[in-house]
Amino acid sequence: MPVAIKDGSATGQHCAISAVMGLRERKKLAAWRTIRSTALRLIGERGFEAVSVEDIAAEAGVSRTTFFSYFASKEAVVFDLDPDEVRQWRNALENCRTDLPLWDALTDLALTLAPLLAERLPLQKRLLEQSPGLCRSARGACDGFEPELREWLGRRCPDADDVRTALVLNTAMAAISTAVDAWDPDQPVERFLELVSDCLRWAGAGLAAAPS
Amino acid sequence: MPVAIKDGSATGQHCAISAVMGLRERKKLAAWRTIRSTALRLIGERGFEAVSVEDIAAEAGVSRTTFFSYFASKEAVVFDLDPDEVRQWRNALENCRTDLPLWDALTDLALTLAPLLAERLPLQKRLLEQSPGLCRSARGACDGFEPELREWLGRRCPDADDVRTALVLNTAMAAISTAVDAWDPDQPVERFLELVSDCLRWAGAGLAAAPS
DNA sequence: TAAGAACTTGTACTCCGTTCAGTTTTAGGT
DNA sequence: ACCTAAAACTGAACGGAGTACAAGTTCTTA
Repeated sequence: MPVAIKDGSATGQHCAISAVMGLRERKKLAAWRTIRSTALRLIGERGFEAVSVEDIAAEAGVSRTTFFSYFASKEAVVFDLDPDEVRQWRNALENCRTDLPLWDALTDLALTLAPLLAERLPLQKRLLEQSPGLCRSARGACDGFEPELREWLGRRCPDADDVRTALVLNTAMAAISTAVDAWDPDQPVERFLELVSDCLRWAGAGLAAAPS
Repeated sequence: MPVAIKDGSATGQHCAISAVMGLRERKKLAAWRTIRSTALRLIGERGFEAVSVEDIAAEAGVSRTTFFSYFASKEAVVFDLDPDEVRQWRNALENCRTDLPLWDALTDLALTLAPLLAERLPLQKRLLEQSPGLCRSARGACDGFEPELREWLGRRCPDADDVRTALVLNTAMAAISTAVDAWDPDQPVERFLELVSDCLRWAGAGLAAAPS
């Protein structure tokens, strides 16, 4: 099992793992990032539907077949998480507060991950509104992580009532989703945190006792 | 604007509108239903991905082009609502309780529409689990109706705080979704109503004050 | 019943996603 | 340093989704 180690490789940017990573994996990650950033650039310029997978592959210096060996679909290149990001999400999940009641633990988790989420939002929201075809895959940007969350939840409350547990998770996701929708990327990130916090607090307190 | 009138046409089945409908619209509706039921039959037999649009069109005695003039995509043929059903949804929306607070009105609405929803669920859930490619379009079966719901909500609370209103709607949808997931179509419909009711009540009361 | 609107059809096209056989690149033991 | 096996890349070909369009057919209405 590889261990996180600082790296000063020529690929630059982030990437904390590496020394134990071997040329093979290092190249693979580099290729992944090249393809993805090329894709985001082209799509950002021309719009999602106006860029074909071939365009992306060509511009990234790679074959169409290779593109599909890295990304399961054209949409995936927009929504898939960088391995580094995945590590961060996993970390947050593992270091999660176990002393708090479920809802508060989820809130804490959400606030921890919100800044990370906020980084992806401006681009994704821009793409979403200009390319209706993407609506389906989106659902926040955290949706891709829902399976892992669900598994974590199962580990945390193995004996809990299934329906009720699912409800807690779904409601929390709905709250976060609402905050995502409401946040304008031009506003500061603090505003986003505020929205996430508000939505989770309101939902946690109950929506029945509300104005109107 | 057409008015609902009983009909004894040869197309059989439901269909309450008609006398004021003219041959043109009547044929169109008949074609819609033929295509859709053919599609559901084939897909039910062979699975979603194993049936091509051409198969459906051929079996329904219609051209591929015509199929796409009725349904925007292959997925749409599974999830689109029959015009009759749309009328029922609209009716329920218009006759909605205005004397209750928002959350209770939504709960009432959900319980009114739940039986109608339950009719669609067995087939859709079966298709969903056997065809992973469909997950995206699904989101309950009510998702297709969300825009209208949202508009209704806007009419009802024009002055309300945007975020909070959106949160109420999203949370209610999450609760219903949870009930949909939890319900096994082998169970009686009453059980589904119970689940919807429970989920909405729990979410309405607040999830923070929960076990674990 | 004739003009015109609405609906249907076949054809041709682009693009997504998959398969596969053949080549190049890397890892690791000798 | 070299050889082999595994892994990654590539081009070609294919099937299906979805769109565009021109030509044909069927209903409406005046």
